[in-house]
Amino acid sequence: MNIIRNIKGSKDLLPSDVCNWQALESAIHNFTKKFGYKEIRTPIFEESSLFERGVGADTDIVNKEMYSWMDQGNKSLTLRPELTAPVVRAYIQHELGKLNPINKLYYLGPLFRRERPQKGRQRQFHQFGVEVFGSPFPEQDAEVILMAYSLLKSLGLNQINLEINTIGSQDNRAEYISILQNILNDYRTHLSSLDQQRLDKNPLRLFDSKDPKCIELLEDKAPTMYKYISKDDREHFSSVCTMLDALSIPYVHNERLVRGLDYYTHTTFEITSKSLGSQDAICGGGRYDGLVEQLGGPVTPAIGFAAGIERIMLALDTDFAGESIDIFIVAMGSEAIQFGMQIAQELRLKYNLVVVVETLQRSLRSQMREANRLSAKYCIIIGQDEINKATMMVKNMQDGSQDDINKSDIINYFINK
RNA sequence: GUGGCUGUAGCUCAGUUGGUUAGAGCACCUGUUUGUGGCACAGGGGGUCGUGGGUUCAACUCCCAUCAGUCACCCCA
Repeated sequence: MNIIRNIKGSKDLLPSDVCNWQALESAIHNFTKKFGYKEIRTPIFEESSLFERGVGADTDIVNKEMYSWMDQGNKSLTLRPELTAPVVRAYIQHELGKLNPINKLYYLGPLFRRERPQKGRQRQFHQFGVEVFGSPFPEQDAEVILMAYSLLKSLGLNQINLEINTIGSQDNRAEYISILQNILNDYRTHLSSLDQQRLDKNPLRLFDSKDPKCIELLEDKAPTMYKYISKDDREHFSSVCTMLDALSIPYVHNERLVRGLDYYTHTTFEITSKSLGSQDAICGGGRYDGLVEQLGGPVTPAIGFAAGIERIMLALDTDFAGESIDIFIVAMGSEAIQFGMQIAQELRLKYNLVVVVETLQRSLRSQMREANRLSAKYCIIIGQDEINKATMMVKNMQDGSQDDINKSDIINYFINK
């Protein structure tokens, strides 16, 4: 009989992985707390139309990567492929904008996209991200970029690069795209078939092309987006840069940086890591001033980013120390185990200690090995001798010393341990 | 969806031009120590060699298919 395996592109996190994840998660929670950001948790599934309207019906995410199905009520549902649209939905639905002029939120959770797995890419993966609603000002852009950059730095990621750009308003962009298409259409035959498709479907993506001919053509013929950005937007962007300089955040202005999702406007940024392979983007974000309105909410400026937890984990490549235990209770015989469990429970409740009791009825020697394997600080040994004498043996596993303790004194023995 | 590479013990990997009983290290278990961990030594369990077919006297080894993993493309965190 075949065993059932996990779904392609999903992953089991075994206990040795989970201790790394918990360390990263608590680092994220602590970090965002210092900026006064509040966590938001939205459902794993949503109405499909949320993503069609929010992410963009032309994007690959919506077209071919969503896990969607009709439920019994004949409603199309989708496992969330990203979290900005759901957070915006919640922001609108609960009228958070009326509660507060500014909402600074963060999230952490699983997402689903049906892509071919590879390094740094899974079908179920996790993102941590930040969304801020209410501020149109460059200071807010700088704060969000500061958070993204300094969080990754504080985690110990050294080889990271921050690139920023502005892609202007939706109108600027539409104008620029049509100009770009007009110019490049004349050189259509110079492009690979893939890039020709991009030219028709999503011309900005040409700037991501890895084809040298395409790169050269864009260098020679294509004007950069920056020329078509309005004066106000340019001032906004240069204010962001000034703020980043003041905050000593190293960045590169990459005029070719475009974002994949439709909702981005104005400031965009991306953080990459060299130690990652082909999928080198660890964090991506930007402003999306039109999205709240587009999803039926009030006109609201907003900015955010998302960072891939698995990619951070890959780039970190360090093991956080596993947790050791305080006391292992070595018990021989059922009377001893019963008593050991009572003691263990008292120690847990009274001193908040981590206490593990033998439940496998192993030999003393095996139990001691187990205690060592678990890095126990102490063993409490209860055998027939101890039961007869109404005592128990406490062994300090670091120095090997042993004490005979009266049954009634055992709890007090650990008062300062 | 397309292409490259890889599937041998729980893990990391050896396995000769096809040759009879498939190995090592780590991990696990037992013992040396009849009630004491780490170190050392001795022993032990664990594999339908991913799966199915084919070639052959003989397949872990060669061929085909399939599944899985992985890397890359597309796209994205």
